Amino acid sequence: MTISVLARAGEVGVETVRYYQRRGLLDTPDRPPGYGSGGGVRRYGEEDVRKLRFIRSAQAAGFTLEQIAELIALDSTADRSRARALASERLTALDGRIAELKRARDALSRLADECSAGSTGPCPIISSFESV
Amino acid sequence: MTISVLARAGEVGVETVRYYQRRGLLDTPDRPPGYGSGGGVRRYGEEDVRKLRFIRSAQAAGFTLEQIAELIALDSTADRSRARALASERLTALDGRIAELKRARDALSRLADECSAGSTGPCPIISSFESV
DNA sequence: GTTGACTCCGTACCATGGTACAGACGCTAT
DNA sequence: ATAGCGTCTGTACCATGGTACGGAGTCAAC
Repeated sequence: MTISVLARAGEVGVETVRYYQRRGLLDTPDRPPGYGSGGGVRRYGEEDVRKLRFIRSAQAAGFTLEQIAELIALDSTADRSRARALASERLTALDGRIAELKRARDALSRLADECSAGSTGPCPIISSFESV
Repeated sequence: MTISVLARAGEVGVETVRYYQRRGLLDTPDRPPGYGSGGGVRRYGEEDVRKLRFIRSAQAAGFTLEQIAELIALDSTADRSRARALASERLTALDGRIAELKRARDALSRLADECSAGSTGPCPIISSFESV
């Protein structure tokens, strides 16, 4: 698999793959012996696709790329307590964030209601968030 | 109220208030006539505190500063349909994001479980997200 | 054996949302 | 009237997560 195939499989751009390599999230395989200077084209495997997909999921969970790099490194070690710590810390943050988004959701839905109810004058945009 | 009092009331830094002014989210009141060049110190009111708090809430709801600027402008107009459109568009995005965070939450909680269950070998960090 | 698509590498640039000065001036208490 | 804290303005810098590009090399197909 070349880098562009890997990128398509992970639904990211080629430049993003290279960026993740620079950040240490993905390996940079050796270039096979080539005829000119530097060698041939690097090849990637399913493992790289799995990692790439993991990166997207972990980002969606709110991990930073730095934390994701650590998680990937941790994946092949036996440091269970560190993995647990990262997971439960993020779990707490995630619960808070979910609650916050739900409050915001309610405020927005109230606003949308109030905005469609009457038909004259401004909607109370600013005040509709006052309880959030 | 001076800018630092306003900033404290909104739980942001003074520089952040100025930044919001540059971005057009907050008004920059006139400097009162002063003795030297440029005049005296600008004063702020409760209205500014309300706006500042609104900005924080709207950010929590995932609006960008640019959208927030529009919302604030809209608050004093009668363009109900635009306000409704912004609200319901964000509502949809918010619902998607909340669902995504819940999936991530479940994956993380599974991971934390699996990581504390056994006690030897690595935790399946990468694979625990495979369904997310 | 050349064309054309892709790769590699380094470096530069971007958007978003701030944060940090420096240097001049304002205000208040002593 | 002067010390000391705050304000004002402009400009520079920061972190995060990418995105773009030039120039050289690779490789497959024709």
